[in-house]
Amino acid sequence: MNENLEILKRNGLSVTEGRKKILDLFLDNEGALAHADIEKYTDAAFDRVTVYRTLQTFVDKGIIHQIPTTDNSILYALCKHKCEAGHHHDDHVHFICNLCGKTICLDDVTVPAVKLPKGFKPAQAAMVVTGTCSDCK
Amino acid sequence: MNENLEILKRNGLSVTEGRKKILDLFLDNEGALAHADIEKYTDAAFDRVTVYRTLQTFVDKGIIHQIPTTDNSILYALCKHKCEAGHHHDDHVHFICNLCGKTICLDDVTVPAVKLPKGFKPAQAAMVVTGTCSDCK
DNA sequence: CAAAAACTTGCAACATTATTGCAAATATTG
DNA sequence: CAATATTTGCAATAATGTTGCAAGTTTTTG
Repeated sequence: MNENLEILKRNGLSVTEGRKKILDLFLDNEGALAHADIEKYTDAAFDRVTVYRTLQTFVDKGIIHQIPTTDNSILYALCKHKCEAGHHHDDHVHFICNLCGKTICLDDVTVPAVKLPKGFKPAQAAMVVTGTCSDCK
Repeated sequence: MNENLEILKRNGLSVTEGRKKILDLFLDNEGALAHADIEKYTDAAFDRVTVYRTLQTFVDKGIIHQIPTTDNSILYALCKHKCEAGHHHDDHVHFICNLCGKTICLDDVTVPAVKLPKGFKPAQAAMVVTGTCSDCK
């Protein structure tokens, strides 16, 4: 069984062309993708609205997660460690390369715990590191 | 001398109503502000375009910094530790409260260094923690 | 302190990005 | 394979961001 198919079924989603195709993009791509990337790669085979809705569905199901950025865009990346809906194990560091522009999930680098001031209770932590990636060094 | 005036002069910026007002918003506000917040608080006294340009100018001068988010918006916050243009000391942790929605700069909590895989060279690191803030606990 | 120079603002137009309702098409269920 | 449920694409609309330019302000300078 194809991996995309398996993921869709596991999450109780209808199997459609669009979902398979978009999921393949993530599976084939080491880095993270923005909405615009997906439209570009799928060559406008699907309506913009479909892409929005598909991404939202995947986030809801925990198939992909969002990566915070400062440039007014959202990056999406596959959750490698089989997340459940609403309960992401999205605790790894994200790396954005200043040279090639790719965003990479460093799945093996865990976001370190920080000591917060009195009264603050952490629920989740995200970390984005910029610099030069191993391909561009 | 008012603090807003002092900041503008120190950065070699013309002193205008808009800049003083927007800077005051940041000075009066513990948390971070989005473009939309500023339009709301200034009660449309200034054109949208002016707000965009003012924020951009402040970022360029290092007066405010951007905070990464996953919701397709940019948050801005004052740089407490007098940043120079293009050289931010923006190495503190940001906290977003799930209850009141505020974003707070934890100026005293430094982003910890992480060990990256071979070949990755870090330049800057950002960290966003979500949870419950000291007011909402 | 007034005129010149430099800079900032607002407007208008435009571009991009995101959201919603609904009918048609597709997928799943039994 | 028909009935049901879900998904898609289209159209319309909204929200967000950008640019050029003339008019208005601020700063500089003599």
